[in-house]
Order: sequence, then C-alpha cells, then structure tokens
Amino acid sequence: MTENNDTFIDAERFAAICRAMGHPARVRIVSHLLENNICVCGRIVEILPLAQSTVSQHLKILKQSGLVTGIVDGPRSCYCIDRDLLKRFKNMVEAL
Amino acid sequence: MTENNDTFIDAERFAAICRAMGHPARVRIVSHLLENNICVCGRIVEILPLAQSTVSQHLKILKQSGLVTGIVDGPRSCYCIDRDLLKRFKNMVEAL
DNA sequence: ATCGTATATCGTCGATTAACGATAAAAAGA
DNA sequence: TCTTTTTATCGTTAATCGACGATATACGAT
Repeated sequence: MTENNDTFIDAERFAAICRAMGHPARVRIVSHLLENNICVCGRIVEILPLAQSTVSQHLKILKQSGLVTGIVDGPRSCYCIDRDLLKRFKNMVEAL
Repeated sequence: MTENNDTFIDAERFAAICRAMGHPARVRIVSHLLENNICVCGRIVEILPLAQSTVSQHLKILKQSGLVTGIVDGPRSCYCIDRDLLKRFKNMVEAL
C-alpha cells in the first residue's frame, strides 16, 4: 500500500506544515504572499515589525516546509506560495 | 470594525491552533479523538509510543489550544474534540 | 575596481519544547 | 482503611526556537 493519497493524513507531514504556520509572523507572510502572488523579501521586511535577519529566517522555515518557494531575481529574492502544497494542506485539514 | 468574522484570519489565533497541531503525536491524538468521538487518556497512552506523562502533557497543550476538551469521569479523564473550534479552524484554512 | 543595495548566514542569548521518571492526588474496590 | 488504578503535575535535561546584530555574499551601477 503506497501512500500517495492526496487526503491521507501522514501525521508527520501534516504536523510539519502546521509547525511552519505555527507562528504569527509566518502566517502574515503567507497571507501577504497569497494576496500579492509574489513578493520581494524587502517588502515583507517593511510590513513586519521584525529585523531583516529574522524575516529571512522565517522565510527559510517556510521554504523548508515547502509551502513557499523562492527564486533569485538579480540582487533580490522573490517568494511565492506553492499553491499545490497549499491545496494539499487544505485537503488534509478538510479531511480531518 | 469589530472582528468577530468567522473566516477572518487573526494571525495570532490561527498560529496558535497550528502550533497545537504542529506535533505528530498531537495530530494522532486529534485524529483518534475524531474517529472515536471520545476517548479516555489511558487508551491514548496505549496507542502512542510515549510515556504517560508525555501524553498527558500533549493533551494539556491541546486543551489549552481549545481544540480538545476534557472532562473528569471518576478516576479517569475523557477527552473529545471541540467540533466548533475545529470547524472554525477549517474555515480559516479554507479562507487562505 | 569600487560602492551601494538586497539578502542570507553566523553566532549568541534567553525562552520554550519535548521527553522522561518520580511523585501527588483522586476515586474505586477489597 | 488500605490498596490499586488512573491521571496530573513536578523537576530535570537536551534540543529547538525566536530574536537580534554583525558579517558575508551577490549583483547592479558608477
């Protein structure tokens, strides 16, 4: 039984995504990325009351979770949501 | 503008619930409670590969998040899901 | 080649988490 | 009353988190 089911709840995977969303700053980052589709790191730093290094760290955590992807655009980094994984996350929650 | 909207995302509240679900053991506890509607602490201890005190701690965290409620039944504790809050959580995720 | 801008990483520090065993507390049963 | 069962809490320990400033890196512009 290979478990490539979309809605199957692998507690580890699900918990990992939840953990990534388990900080208000990261929730705000995700919300903002969803509203703006794509966003440069510096813009996020402006929005949050946190140091640049702290924001960068939160972005790293979000990237590691897979929820957010980042590409380099010249001297800056652009982040956006992995809509696929977000959808899978939504399915997992709905299936609860 | 009072924010008692069901689907409005208060980053703090949302993150708090995510944090509660941000551990595999707690995801398993919630899943089990959803399947069985109600469950005695001891049964959960049997299911998880964790010490009784550790399970009790996880249950406490889930209770503090509001996702799980517990009532005392003689010498034992019965836990179950707060379906209302779970539904609100689902709405918040869906609204992402 | 140098400078300025944007971002990532490093090192640190205090706070929190997760795990456990030991113990306390409450109620049921002998 | 004494014992057993069930659960919660305490104290400890190692690990992780969250924040920051300082620094490194990468690139565009001068």
